[in-house]
Amino acid sequence: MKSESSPTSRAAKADATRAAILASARKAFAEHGYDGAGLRGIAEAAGVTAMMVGRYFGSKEGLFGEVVTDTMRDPIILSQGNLDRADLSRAFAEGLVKVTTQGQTPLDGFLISFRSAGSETATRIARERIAQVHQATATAAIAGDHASERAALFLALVAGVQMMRQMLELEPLAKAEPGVLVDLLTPVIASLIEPGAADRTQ
Amino acid sequence: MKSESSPTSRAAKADATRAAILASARKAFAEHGYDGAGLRGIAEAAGVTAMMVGRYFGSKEGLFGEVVTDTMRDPIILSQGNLDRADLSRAFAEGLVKVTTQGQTPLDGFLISFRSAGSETATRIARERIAQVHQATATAAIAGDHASERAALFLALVAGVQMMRQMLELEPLAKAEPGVLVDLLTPVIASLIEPGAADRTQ
DNA sequence: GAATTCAGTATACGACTGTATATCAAATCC
DNA sequence: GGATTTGATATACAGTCGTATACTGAATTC
Repeated sequence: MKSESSPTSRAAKADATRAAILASARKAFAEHGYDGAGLRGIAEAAGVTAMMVGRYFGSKEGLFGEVVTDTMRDPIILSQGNLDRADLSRAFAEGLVKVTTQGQTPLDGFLISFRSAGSETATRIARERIAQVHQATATAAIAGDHASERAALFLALVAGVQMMRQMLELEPLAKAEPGVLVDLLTPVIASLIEPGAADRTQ
Repeated sequence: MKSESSPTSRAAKADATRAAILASARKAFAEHGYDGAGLRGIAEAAGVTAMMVGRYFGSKEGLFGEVVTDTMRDPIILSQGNLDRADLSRAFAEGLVKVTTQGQTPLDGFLISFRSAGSETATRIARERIAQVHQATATAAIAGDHASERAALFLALVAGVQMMRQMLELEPLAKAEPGVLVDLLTPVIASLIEPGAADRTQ
């Protein structure tokens, strides 16, 4: 019945290995996409053999699903901005600029999904997860008419900025002054998430 | 010196084959991305052997570069909206909604690039082309302070909408009423491309 | 009409992919 | 302490990839 005896119990070692594979896979998928990342490379970076992926995650597809689920559990855009702030639009703008700042490997679920867009399997998995994020966004931050469409457009903006800044590294966006970007993004976001702002356009 | 003798001259046949490969590749890259599309499949769809790609384009990389260059020569978002219209923002919104309407395989260079984001080669090629589109956008449609950043954000919005509507097919965007989307997008675009609209936000 | 050019094919090579099978060895259990 | 579980490895398989080499046959040239 005792579950530990040696300094590193077998179960603990298994958990550590599983976590190492997950972390390695997250990085690999973010950098090379679903098709571009190989199981041998992922396993090697985790210090094990490729077959351990099969053991712990069933298949590459299963591994990817778990990675994406993991990275989207706490949508980065919603967690960074403080939802309680009065100037919600600016909070979102600051959060978006912050998480897309260069220098760190972008491990966000959105970007991992985008880099994997070549794979049909990966796209299907990403589709489900993003639909969940959309639901959360729509109910958490947006009221008024066409809330669903506006939440989706907000996510589209977030996705586009992430992609241009971190993936394609379009220079004026990647190297822009953060403050300038926040100032430019705030009214854009406001016209999407603030009820009434977009109603009188005709 | 005579250059034609048979009904289908050799040179004409070569041009036709080259064009067929290019069209087939464009479709394949748009559907499966750079890594996902195989030369054998591309060639077969063009009615020739895989080796013809090497003959006409040097390599898969060369083929992809030519496809992307071809699709971005006339940026779809700039060509659809009438740049002379007084309500430029609405024109852009209508153009964006129109080109991202479902039912047709999205052959736009942006989407081809996004689907190929897993490949480093493809990303590098796409980066150059998008930088050119950015230049064209900034000079053609945007004036005022931070024109370059605003043009980039505009492209980010376009990219995000394309991705969400056509690639991930996020339901509320993919199935939204076109008129509703145009109404929602118009003020968003306006706050990016109309000088002065985004200046007084602090 | 013979010689030559060249569009297009056939085949093969080496590398890499995801994963199934068989095996080893250390931690756990009784 | 012997039996058993199980984390991990080694090897192999069938497939696909991009592309290099050798070749065929029809259009072109002289």
